[in-house]
Amino acid sequence: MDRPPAAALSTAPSAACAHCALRDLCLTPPSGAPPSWQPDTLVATRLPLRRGEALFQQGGRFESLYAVRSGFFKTRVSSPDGRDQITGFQMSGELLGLDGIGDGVHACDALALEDSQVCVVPYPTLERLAQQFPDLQTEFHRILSREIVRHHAVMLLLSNVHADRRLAAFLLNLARRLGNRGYSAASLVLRMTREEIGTYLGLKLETVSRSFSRLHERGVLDVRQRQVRIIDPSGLQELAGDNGG
Amino acid sequence: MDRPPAAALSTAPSAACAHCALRDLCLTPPSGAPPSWQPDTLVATRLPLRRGEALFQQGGRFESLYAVRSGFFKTRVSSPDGRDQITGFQMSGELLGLDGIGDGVHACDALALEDSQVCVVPYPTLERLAQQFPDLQTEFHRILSREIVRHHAVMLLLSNVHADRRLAAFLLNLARRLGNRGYSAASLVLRMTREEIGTYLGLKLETVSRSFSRLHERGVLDVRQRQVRIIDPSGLQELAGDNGG
DNA sequence: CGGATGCTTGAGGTCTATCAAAGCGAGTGG
DNA sequence: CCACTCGCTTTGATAGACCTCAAGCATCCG
Repeated sequence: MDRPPAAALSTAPSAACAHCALRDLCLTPPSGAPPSWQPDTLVATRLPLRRGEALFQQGGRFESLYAVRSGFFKTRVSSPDGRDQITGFQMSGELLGLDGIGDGVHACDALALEDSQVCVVPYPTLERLAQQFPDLQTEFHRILSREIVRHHAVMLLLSNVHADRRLAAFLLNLARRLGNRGYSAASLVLRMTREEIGTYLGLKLETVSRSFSRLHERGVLDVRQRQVRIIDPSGLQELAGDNGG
Repeated sequence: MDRPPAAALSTAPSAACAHCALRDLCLTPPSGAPPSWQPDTLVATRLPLRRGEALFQQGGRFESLYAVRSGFFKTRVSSPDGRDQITGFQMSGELLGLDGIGDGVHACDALALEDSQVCVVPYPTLERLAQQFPDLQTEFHRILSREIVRHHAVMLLLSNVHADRRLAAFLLNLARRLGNRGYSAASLVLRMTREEIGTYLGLKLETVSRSFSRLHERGVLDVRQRQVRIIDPSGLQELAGDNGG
């Protein structure tokens, strides 16, 4: 570690940046920015995490926002009576930590579902730069607002009465996000267990498993454990009630 | 209407402002603000709405944020297949319109459940002032983040398997918010129908009604149509799984 | 190879949705 | 003032969906 972190970051923006939620914050120099503007103006460092490791924990002090650079995360809130609720799955290019801004304390856990890497954006830095550059401020507000809208879609998902509809909508959402990032939208490898999917969708793991089997029987999916291939996307969409989320 | 709107606003901050989400934005002059700082620097005007009227609609152009000054609202998203999902109920002091910042277009409908009045905060004004005053910017980010955290609590609510738990958690949440605003937290008048509660909680209206009856039989509630009196708050809390939301 | 973890499938019980009917309550018009 | 209407709520019976408990299978890893 002879060279400073900044040197490690000053490499050309990687493919991972191309579809990042922070792209416009990170790569696009705001109007009025000095020519020396670099992505590492925002991203202080990158942080590797091992599968199962916590990026932050409920109640922990909020200091930074995180953009998933590679890997896969889940966020989780625990209620006082011990039940857990998974509030989201985050893949590369998506954000973690926005929940902490409100009270300076994280409102959920963030756990790596596989070996992962995140870009660390110290929040004081972001606030300072947002103050300095109006474009950056505007873009940051948009990001926060989109997170709110995203939750509306999740509520619509959870309001689906039937397990098959919930699962279909969930898979379509996952496939769409993977497709956006250049991966195949038809053939995907689940990074989470049946139980985690169930906790997210408000179903028991057995129900999730049965629902997978039913979707397979109807001929819209091929399922082999965590290997899922979408055979009939429009059929799946019809099942989901067309709300891709 | 001889006098200009600004004059109407320059009255001393009313009781409604005391518990408003925008309180710190609206009433507290940010550091560096001129002594002439007034609440109406942010609030351009106030808008009255009749019961059933829409404050804004899904797909409509986003221009302002709104703080509920009096009355009661619901926000609703419609899925392509015609199902509706109520994403929240907003009472005095709570915010509407944050969903529109992301793409400049509202992502949900906002409907008045009774005759209401809102404070209109033009968004360009807010962005300009946030640019000018760091305190105000910080506070606005907190408000956005808290909205995200609030949605986590709703997901926890929807993940409750049993109808009674969902309803209990819903009522406790409502009572707490009313209590925060100085109203009685024990005796409340519902402003929404059983069907609207059901759409919010992911239940059918008959199930909501039966659940009310069961809570009554257990002796934790008195229910007479929309008049609800909480007899045993701790019993209700126990039923809800202690997640007040 | 053996254990651990996760997945699938089965049977039975419980809860919710659905369909149906009757009971309030507020507002209207005679 | 009363009867009427309309929207909302309550309650009942039935069917269907999900949860629970339980057993067996697959996969991964030391």
